[in-house]
Amino acid sequence: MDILAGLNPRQREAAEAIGGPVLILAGPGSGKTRVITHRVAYLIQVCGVSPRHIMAVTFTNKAAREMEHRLQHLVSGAVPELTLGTFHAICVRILRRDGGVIGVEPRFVIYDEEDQMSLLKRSITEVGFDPKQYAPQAISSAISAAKSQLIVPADYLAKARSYYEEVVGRVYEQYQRLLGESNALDFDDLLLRTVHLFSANPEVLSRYQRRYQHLQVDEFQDTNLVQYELVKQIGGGYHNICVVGDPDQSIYSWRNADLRNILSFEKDYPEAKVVLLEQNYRSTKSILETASHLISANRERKQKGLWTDNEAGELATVVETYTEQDEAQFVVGEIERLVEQGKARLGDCAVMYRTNAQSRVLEEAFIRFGTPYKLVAGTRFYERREVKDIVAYLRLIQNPSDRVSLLRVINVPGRGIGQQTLAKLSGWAQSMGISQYQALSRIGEVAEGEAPFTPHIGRKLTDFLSLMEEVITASNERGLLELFDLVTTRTGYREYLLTQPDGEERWDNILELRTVAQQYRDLPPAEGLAVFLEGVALVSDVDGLDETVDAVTLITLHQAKGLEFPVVFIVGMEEGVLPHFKSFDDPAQMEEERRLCYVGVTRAGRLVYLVRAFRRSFRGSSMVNSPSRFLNDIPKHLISGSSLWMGEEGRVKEAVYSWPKTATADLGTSEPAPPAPAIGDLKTGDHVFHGVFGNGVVVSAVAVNGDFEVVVAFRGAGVKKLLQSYARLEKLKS
DNA sequence: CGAAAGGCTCTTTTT
DNA sequence: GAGCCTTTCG
Repeated sequence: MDILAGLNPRQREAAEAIGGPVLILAGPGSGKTRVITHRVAYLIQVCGVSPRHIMAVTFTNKAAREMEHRLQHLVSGAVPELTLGTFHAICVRILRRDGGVIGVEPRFVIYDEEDQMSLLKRSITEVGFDPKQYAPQAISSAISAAKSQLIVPADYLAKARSYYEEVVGRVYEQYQRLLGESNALDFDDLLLRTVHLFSANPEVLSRYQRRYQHLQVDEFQDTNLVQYELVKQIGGGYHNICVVGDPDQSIYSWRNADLRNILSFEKDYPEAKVVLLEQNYRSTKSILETASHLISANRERKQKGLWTDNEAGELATVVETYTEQDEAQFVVGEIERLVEQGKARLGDCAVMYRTNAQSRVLEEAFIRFGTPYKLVAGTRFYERREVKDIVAYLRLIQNPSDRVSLLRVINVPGRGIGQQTLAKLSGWAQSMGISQYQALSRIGEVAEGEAPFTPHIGRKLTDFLSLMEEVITASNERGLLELFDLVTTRTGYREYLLTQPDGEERWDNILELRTVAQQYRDLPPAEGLAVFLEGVALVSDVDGLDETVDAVTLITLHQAKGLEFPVVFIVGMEEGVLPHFKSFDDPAQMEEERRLCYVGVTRAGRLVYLVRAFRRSFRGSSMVNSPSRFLNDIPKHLISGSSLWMGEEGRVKEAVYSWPKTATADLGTSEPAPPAPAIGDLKTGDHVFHGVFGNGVVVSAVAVNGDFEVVVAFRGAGVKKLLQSYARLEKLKS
C-alpha cells in the first residue's frame, strides 16, 4: 500500500522530502497535520528508519496524542521508541536522565506560574526591594524574556543599562538561587537548562544527535529562541530538520515566540527545501476570502495564494447586540436554531473569544438555555486551591527541598504554624546553610534553646516533620493511589476541606485528581509519583478537550489554534476586546491581534459569525466599545446581516433573542430593573440632576435600542455614561 | 495565631 | 468583580 496515497502533489512533496532541512509553509486547513503524520509514517515504513531515531515536536500534548493515534493507524502498530511531545515534555525527559552533570537532580519539581510568582516575590524581598514598588508581574516577564533569549543572570547584570534592569538582574539572580535550593525548574528553565546541558557537554549532545537523526517541529512560527537553539543543537548532526508553520498564525509573541525563527530558517539552512501548502480543504470560498482580506491588512507579511475547491458557501454574518448578555443569548439562540433546522450539530459549533473573562456570560446563557457546552478548562482545574494543595504535598514527598510546596502545606490544614514561626524557620535554615525541611529535622537534634522556637512551637514543627517522614516512607513502598489516599487522610486534609465553604464540591475535585492518579497506579512507587507530577505540571487546557462529546465548544482564540469547527462564532468583535486595548499603541502587537482574528475565522468550515455588543461590563464597570477595526478589513460584499449591525434603533432588536420562558428564576444575574418612566428627551447642553452624582451638564445623548445613552459631565463626580431609563436623571431648568 | 473585614489592584493570551 | 493583601480584633 502506498502510504502517501491520498496526498496532493505538494503535500506529497513535503512528506517525501526527508534528507536535509525542510521548511513547510502551511496555510490554514491545508492538511498540515496529515502531512506531518504521513511524513513520519513514510520515514518508518518506506525508508525503514527506526522510530527510535525520530523526534517529533508538537505544540500541545493533545496534538502529540492525536499524532500517535493516527500514526498507529498508518503503520498498523505501536511506535514505542518514537520521541513525540512538546518541547517542554521532551526536555523534562532529557533532564531527568542527564541533568545531573549540570547539577539538576533527577527528582526536580516543575514550578508553574503561581509557584514562580510566590518564589519571585520572596526573591524581590530578599534582595532588599519592595514587591509593591517593582511589580512582580513585570519582573517575571522580564526574566522570562531573558531566559527565552538564553541570557543568564550574570549576562543580564553585565548588560543592564538602567537602574530598573539592575534591579531585575539582581532579582533574577536571587530567583535562580532559590529555584536551585528548591531543586525546582520553571517552564523556561526546562528548555534553557537543556540547552546549557548540551552546550556544556558535547559528549552528551552528540549522543542525542546520533539518536535523533530525523527532527520535525510543528507550529514553528510560535517557537522562541531557546527552542530554535535546541533544534539546532539536536539536529546539528544530520541536519534532517523539518519545520512546519505559518507566519500568519503566529500569536504567541507575548510568550517570547520569535517570528524570526521561521523567517531566518532559510538563511540558517541555505540548502533547505521549501514547500508551500496553499490548497485549503477546510473552508468555503467565502470564508477563505474573508480571512484573506482580513490578514492582507497586515503590512509585515508575505503574500500567500490560498485557494480552495470547496463550494462558495454563505457569507459571514456580522451581528451587533446591546449588551454582552444579549450577545450570549444571540449565540445560544442561533446555535439552537441551526441544530433545529438540521444545519449543524452542537459539536460542530464553537464560540471563540479574546479573554477568558468573556466565557462567564456565555456559560450562564448556555446553562439558562439548557444547551450542552464544553468549556476548555476555563476553571483551570490544576490551578484550584485544593488541587494545588494536594499536589504540593505530593511534590514535597518527591522532593523535600521544594520550598514553595513546604510553605504552602505546612499550615494547611491549620497546625498553629504562623508567619512569625515560618520567618524564624527560614532565617535559622539560612544561617545554617540548609534547606527549611532539613532545618525541621534539626530541631529535635540540637540542644534546648539553640533553635529559635519555644518548646510548644518546636513541637508543632516536629509533628509536621514526622507526618512528612511517615508519608515519604510510604511513598517508597506503596503505589501512587495508596499514597494519594494516605496523603488526603493522614494529613487531615480531607476533614479540613469538608469544614470549608463549598467543601463537598472541592472534595469532589480532589476525587477527580485521584482519577487522574489512577492512570499511574501500576507503575513502581517512585516512578508513578514522578510521572504523575510531571503530567500535572505540563498539561495544557486543550488537552482535556473531548471531541466525542456532542456539545458546543467555548474556547479562547489562542486555544483554538490548530482546531477546526464547521460553525464558528467570534464574540467581542470590539475595539478594546479584539483588538485588545493593550495592543493599541504598538503596531506589531496590533498585527498579532489581527492574526488572532485570522486564526479564529480560519477555524471555520461552513459558517462564521462575527458578533459584538454595544456595551459590555469590564471589571465591574460598564464600557461602550466601537466595532472592531477588523470588521472594516472585510469588504461589505462578503458580509451578510449588515442590516443588524450598525445598531439603528429597531433593527438591533431583531438580533436580540429573548430568554426562554423556563428556568430563569435561579439565575437572575442580569434581570434588568424595570425602566423608569422617560422624563423627556435630553439634548446636549441640558442641565440635569442625579441622585448620587449631583448636578451636571449633558455632553451627548444617543438613541439606543429604544433608550437613551446619555453622557453627563458632573460637577465634582466627573464624566459619566448613563442609561436614561436606569439613571433617573432629572432635567433642570437652565 | 487566625478569622473577618475592608481596601486595593488587576491577567490578555499559556507550555 | 474577584482575588489578593493588609489590618484589626478575639
